[in-house]
Amino acid sequence: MNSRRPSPLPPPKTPVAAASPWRTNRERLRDRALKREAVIRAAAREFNRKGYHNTSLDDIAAALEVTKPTVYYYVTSKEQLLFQCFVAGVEQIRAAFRAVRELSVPARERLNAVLRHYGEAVASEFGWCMVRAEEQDLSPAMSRHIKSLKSEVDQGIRRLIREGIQDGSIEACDPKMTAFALAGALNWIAHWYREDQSLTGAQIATAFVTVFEGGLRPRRGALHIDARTRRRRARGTLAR
Amino acid sequence: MNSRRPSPLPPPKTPVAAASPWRTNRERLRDRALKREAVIRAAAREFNRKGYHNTSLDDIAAALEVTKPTVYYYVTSKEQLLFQCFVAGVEQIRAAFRAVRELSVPARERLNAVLRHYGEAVASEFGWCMVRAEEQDLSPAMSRHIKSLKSEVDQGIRRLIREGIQDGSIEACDPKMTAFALAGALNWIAHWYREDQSLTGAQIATAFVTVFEGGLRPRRGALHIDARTRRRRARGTLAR
DNA sequence: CTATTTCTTTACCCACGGGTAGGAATGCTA
DNA sequence: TAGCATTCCTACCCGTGGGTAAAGAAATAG
Repeated sequence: MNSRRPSPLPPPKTPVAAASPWRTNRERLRDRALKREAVIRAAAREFNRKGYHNTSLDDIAAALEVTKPTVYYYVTSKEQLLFQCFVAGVEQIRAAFRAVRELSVPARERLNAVLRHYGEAVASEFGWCMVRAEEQDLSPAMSRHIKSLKSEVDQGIRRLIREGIQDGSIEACDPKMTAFALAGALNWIAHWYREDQSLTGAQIATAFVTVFEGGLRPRRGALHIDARTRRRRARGTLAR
Repeated sequence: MNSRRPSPLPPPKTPVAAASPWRTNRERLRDRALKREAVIRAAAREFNRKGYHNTSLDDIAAALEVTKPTVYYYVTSKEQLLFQCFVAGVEQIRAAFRAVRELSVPARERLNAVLRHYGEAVASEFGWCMVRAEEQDLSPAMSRHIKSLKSEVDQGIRRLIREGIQDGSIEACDPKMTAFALAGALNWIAHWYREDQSLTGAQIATAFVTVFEGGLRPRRGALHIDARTRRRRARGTLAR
């Protein structure tokens, strides 16, 4: 079905998804920028559900109860659509960096704040697009642009780690690898969050930061069990 | 160019990529299974470079210096190709679980061993396919199969974490979220490893395990700096 | 009330790529 | 040497989907 439809428009059966300013709120939301934004959001949602390559522009148009050329009226190409979604997502993270720059707390706390926002951004509607926008799907120019934004975020995290090591709030470590580990864990949220929304983005982010901070190795003061039990359990004879 | 080529086969200009058993080693590698395997590997490499959707079967065939129908002689569909790559990758991880089951060491050490193998698998030639094989690109049947394999790995990690908490080798934590964080960090390696191969898979895995174990918060006995410096640095007045 | 701009549609183009039909080599068997 | 099986190729099919031309509807201007 290539942007075709039975001539008489199907009556808007359900009261429309509220994100579609066309047939509803016709008077107020006439503004062009708003419509464009709605297109981007609809694209994000569809990419989210079916992936970039499995989403056709007809799908996006259908989600907005519009036809394909209308989408093209607000956007020049599919790749631009993906790009805009990416930017919308990454902008949230950049904002987190800006906000944190003002705080006069140890770098680890600033890092934690950034990571929390990072996690929430990945769990947001643009998370998938932000995380999965691949250079391979984009023109060289946009690919470069995305790469530089990604790199900016990466460098920001590394910087906070270095500062944390300097001011003593972060254990000495390799900033590059550590940044990769942190960002990777958070990015991956986008992969499972759709399937498992039992927690909010903020809750996940908090849980992750807790893991990052403490690590797996038990800290002193943790509960102790007697040596015999521990040895037995370590053998793997633990009941299932 | 749809599997077409100038009639006289272009002379094999370069001495062939060694992974293509067709024109070289004609006698020995005549075995069918080997050829099929070569097809899978070639597919993995191409998916790696350009992504699943941006790789055509003509591309894969070309990489093997063969034509498309030949590929179809060894494989029934593109999605099966992806599926096989996935299985090849995940099998390495399952093997790690099996190997570790015999060890009588604390669960944290067993977990670390698994994570190290996990990381190496992700950095291997099948890593990308394993990590990025999405249900959306596959038939329902294969999608289910992949999901169950993924879930098996996930549950395996959670189990080791629970056991570690039990035997005291792992700090108390939420096994589910912790498993997500660990697996996410490792999975993400597939995204940047192609671009940055400055470390081997084993080195990366080791570095990551170090981060996971210790966490960011400085442990007692770490180096201390005097309180004044720390406060000053924490202000963000640190020279860049 | 006409003219012009803005927005949306119908109807179409066509490259790409997954997949196949059928035949030609090649080799193996008798 | 005929006959059968395996392997690979040439040539093709056709659905999908990104993208466009051009005309119609709706709003705005003059």
